[in-house]
Amino acid sequence: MSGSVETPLAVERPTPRRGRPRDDRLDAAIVDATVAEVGAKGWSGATIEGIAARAGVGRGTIYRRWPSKTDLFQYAAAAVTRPVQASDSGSFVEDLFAAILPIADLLTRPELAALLPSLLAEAANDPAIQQTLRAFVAQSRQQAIEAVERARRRGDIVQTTDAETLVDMLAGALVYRRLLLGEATDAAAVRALVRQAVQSCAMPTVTEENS
Amino acid sequence: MSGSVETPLAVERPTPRRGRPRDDRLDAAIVDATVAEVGAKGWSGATIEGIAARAGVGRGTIYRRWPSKTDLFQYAAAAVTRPVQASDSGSFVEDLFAAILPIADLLTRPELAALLPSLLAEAANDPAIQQTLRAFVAQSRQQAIEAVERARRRGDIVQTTDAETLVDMLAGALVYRRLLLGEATDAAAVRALVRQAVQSCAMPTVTEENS
Amino acid sequence: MSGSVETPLAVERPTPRRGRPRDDRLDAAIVDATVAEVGAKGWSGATIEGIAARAGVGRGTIYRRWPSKTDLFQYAAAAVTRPVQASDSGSFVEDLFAAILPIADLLTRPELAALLPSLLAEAANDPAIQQTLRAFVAQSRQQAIEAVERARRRGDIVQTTDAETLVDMLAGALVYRRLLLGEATDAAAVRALVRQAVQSCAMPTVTEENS
Amino acid sequence: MSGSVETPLAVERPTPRRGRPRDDRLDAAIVDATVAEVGAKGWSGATIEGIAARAGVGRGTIYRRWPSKTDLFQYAAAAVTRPVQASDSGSFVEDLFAAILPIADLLTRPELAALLPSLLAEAANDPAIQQTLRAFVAQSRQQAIEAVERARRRGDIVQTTDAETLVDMLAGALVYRRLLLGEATDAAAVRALVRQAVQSCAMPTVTEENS
DNA sequence: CGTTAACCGAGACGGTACGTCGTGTCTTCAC
DNA sequence: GTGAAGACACGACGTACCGTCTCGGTTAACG
Repeated sequence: MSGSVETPLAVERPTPRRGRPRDDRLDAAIVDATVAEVGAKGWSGATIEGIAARAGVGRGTIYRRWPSKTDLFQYAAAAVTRPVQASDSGSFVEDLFAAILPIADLLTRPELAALLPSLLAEAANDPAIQQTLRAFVAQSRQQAIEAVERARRRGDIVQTTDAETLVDMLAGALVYRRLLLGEATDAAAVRALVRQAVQSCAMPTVTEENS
Repeated sequence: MSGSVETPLAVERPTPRRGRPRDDRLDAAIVDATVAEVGAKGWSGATIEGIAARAGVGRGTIYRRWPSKTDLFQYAAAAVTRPVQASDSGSFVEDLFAAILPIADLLTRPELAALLPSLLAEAANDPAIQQTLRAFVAQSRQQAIEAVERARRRGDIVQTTDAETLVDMLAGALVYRRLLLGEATDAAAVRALVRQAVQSCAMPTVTEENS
Repeated sequence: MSGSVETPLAVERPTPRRGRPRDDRLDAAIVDATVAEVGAKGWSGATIEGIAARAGVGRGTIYRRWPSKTDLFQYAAAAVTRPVQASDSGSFVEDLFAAILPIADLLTRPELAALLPSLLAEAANDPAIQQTLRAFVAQSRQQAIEAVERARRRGDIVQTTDAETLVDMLAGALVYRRLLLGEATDAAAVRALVRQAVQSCAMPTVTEENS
Repeated sequence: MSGSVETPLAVERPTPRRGRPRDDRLDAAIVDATVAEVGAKGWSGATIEGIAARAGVGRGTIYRRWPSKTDLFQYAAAAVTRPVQASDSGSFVEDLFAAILPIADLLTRPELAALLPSLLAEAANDPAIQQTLRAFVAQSRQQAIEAVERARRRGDIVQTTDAETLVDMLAGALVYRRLLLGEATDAAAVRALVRQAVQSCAMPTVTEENS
């Protein structure tokens, strides 16, 4: 379980003064086991018993931390969809690449890619999971949009460019290839994708140089 | 039950001369009920009992046709992801629009859009469902790619355009908005999307006229 | 199917003028198959499908004759518990023996003995079956009682003898040995049983001769 | 739950230290409910769901203790057919009466009498149930036989008396009346029955006194 | 001799019980 | 109080049976 996920506190517990303290390492172990189990068997195929066995804990230990299977999943999903930091290198292509890369990363890292289909499915019927997913997506999307806006203000691209549409096409291509075509997109392919997309909005001179 | 789905034969039964024949209307009713139930409650939330009640049949009638809940879902998924016919209007934008529209349609029609998240989730763990999904996606994608290729041969767009990437961005934007942002994309928005994407590959003069 | 049971008409059918007539041989085949199936697997273990297969008929052919599994069983039970004719040889012991023998026979004939436990069990919860059973038992019991009464009127036995109790003890011993001890009682044993029972009511001189 | 049945351990569980212990009161509640349900509806009419509801437990709690409906019934049958202790009052008639009474009791106590027909039916097809039944019957029968043998050794009855036959007639009369005639036999009737039977073996002087 | 109608085998159909298994709660002992 | 273990109520799954129905095909009696 090397790629252990950094976990915030599962449940608010103000100051547990008396008795045996809770073993915080188990939180991470459970979340890791959840990601692995759901990735391997899907959400409906995964069982609490299986997650507990994978984490080496009892079922009660899981229920003490999260009220239900859904809550555990939601928490695990939030743990793997961690915010990404924006960058501003001055180069439009580099900025856009840096903004899109985290999305590609989410779709590429094995444990996350495995979780995503179940995450989408549950989000469709569970408002809490939907909210978790939306928050992450909106955050990464907003960073990419701002990178495009900065470029437009700098005059790197034509003024008619719709930043939202551009970003949706880029991120969408990644999602589409991953979920519907079953193909991974590595960093080089992401760069090629960004370059092609930039044609649609780059200034004429830049376009000629690229061709 | 107006939007009834056209159903191929559920199970290969060459010509069962003896005994009471199966009621083919029940096949359609069960598939419709499955799509509705899974759309409403998700795959894990749906129950065979609920599907049977919705279709007005007994549980045994479902199990006689499909060995398990998973098989039923696979079949229902295949029934809703029916091939679409290509078009060749001569206008590049129109062709591309026509090629992309079925994908948008899949994401927009209520019963299918509701099914898609569960379909993706199950596809990740069930090779048969995955195959069903991939076949449909590859077919619609291929039609769109061919529309772009025709345009390139006619000289409507620059020769360096990568048809696959262009189509993936268009279809991807639709999927991304639907699944991750939770937004529907109507026909007008699809047209706007296509127009913006075309900027990346249109011949210079055309580009100026559009701007 | 050698020991075929003589079957009265299963269902009253006044005068079926038109159409293919019912095959009466199937009635007997079905009843025989029922007795065999219930004897082999018990009432709850037997299935209509199994009975139909054993009789070489379709399930519908059974349901056309008897409305339910219970009705079929009741009919089969009535068919095997056929009335017995009384005898009056003049000798008390012989008369009593002749009156008891049918009861022993019922408990000894393989197909009937196998049916009896299920018959008793169903009789406890089904008034119709109970009535069938009671009628047969009462008939054979009455014949034995009358044999005893004749002997008393002739002065063969003491006047204080309670005929009912005597008969119940004789028949009861047979039932007890068969059902609770699992032992068969052959004709010789029945004769020994009758002889011992007669001691309780025979005239003193007879008793001394026997001892 | 007044007439609660004293239950031995349902399944051999040496000393399960870990985990929540089984609630032994539920064993008794389930057995009681089984006896009641089977008595009311017969074996085939009774359902696990109904037994569980009557006992106020979930179905799983029943299946955790007994692998199948048949096993539960076998266990319940063993629980109600509990050994009886012998008596030796010195009076032959009293001893015999005391030895026969438990058999009459089994046939008279409502919950047991209701169970008996199903018990007999299942015993015919299930060796384990048959063994349970046979053991109980043989035990009570042996006690009665020994009471007769003691009387013969004391000289209370004629030496030619066959103890087994005498007992079989007494017990058989009770069973016959109950199962085949549907009549209950109360204590007074049992006493009358014993007295009449004793005529067959009592010493002449005693016989004259009784008449 | 052709119509007609009931029969027969086969099997689909709605319904229901069985026995298994997973969820979420609880209760025990050990630490 | 925490943790492992497992009992508990509840409910879904997939199987099997019941009693009803609907097919194609057969078989007598009627016209």
